[in-house]
Amino acid sequence: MPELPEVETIVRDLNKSLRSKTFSNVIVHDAFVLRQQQKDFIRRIKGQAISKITRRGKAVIVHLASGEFLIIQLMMTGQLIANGAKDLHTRITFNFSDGSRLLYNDQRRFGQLRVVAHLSEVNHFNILGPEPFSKDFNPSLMSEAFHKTIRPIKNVLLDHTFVAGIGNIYACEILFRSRLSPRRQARRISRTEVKAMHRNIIEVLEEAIVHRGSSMRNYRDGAGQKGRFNERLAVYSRQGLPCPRCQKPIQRITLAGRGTFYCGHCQK
DNA sequence: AGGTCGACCTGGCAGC
DNA sequence: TGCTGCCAGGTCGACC
Repeated sequence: MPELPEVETIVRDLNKSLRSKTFSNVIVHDAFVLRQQQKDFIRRIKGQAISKITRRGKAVIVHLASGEFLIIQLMMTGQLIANGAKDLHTRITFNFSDGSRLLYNDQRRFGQLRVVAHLSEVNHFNILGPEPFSKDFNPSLMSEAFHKTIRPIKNVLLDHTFVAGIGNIYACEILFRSRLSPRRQARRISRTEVKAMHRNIIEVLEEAIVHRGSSMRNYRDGAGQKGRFNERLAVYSRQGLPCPRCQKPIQRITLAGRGTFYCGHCQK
């Protein structure tokens, strides 16, 4: 799925195009993506105005005038596209009273949608770590977490109870920028390296947001456009290509069951 | 208890 | 052309 920068881009787009619109109708083309009864889902959305749209980790939160929340977890291939053309992967069509609409597309159907009265009903939110841009996420918290584990640093970065929103692409890019091997044990990272890594996490995510995210296969922004940050990726999905820093070929290994890309020469 | 791995789905692509 | 196997941005639960 979209990781934090992609979801942030979608949320900013949708806030511009959808805020204060009212849902006139909801058409469920494929109830598989719902995490509650279809009738209940539709009843709680229909007639509601959108007060705002926010993000927590990689989840989109649509705040309804009723005080309830429409939670959308895009997972790997979910898309939220305003005024797009319906295709065979369109699972839900949200119509608005002004005649516009929002499509939920999802090729692999991993995504999940539900309406809740309280965010704590979504268990994922209860175990989710701090937002990377928040004050709660800082070098001392990182050091403390790193010290308690024997896992490789890549696995810790991907652990959403440690920090929210970082997925496979940005974990690889953050480690490249920090010159750290993805296999390095988290507890073996020095205080100085932790501080630099904290800066790099913020930097990489912010830059990716500026470039509207990375489009590999499926990611599209709220208007259905691709992001541009994938053109700037240093290592992700670039095995065999020269490292932008030292020109040695980028390697691919598997860590935490995921493809992991790094430069064995300048990441130690 | 911490950590790893497969399952959940669909489809694109490389290789034969 | 057509088949097989591998790969894909996330998350959860079973298992070691």
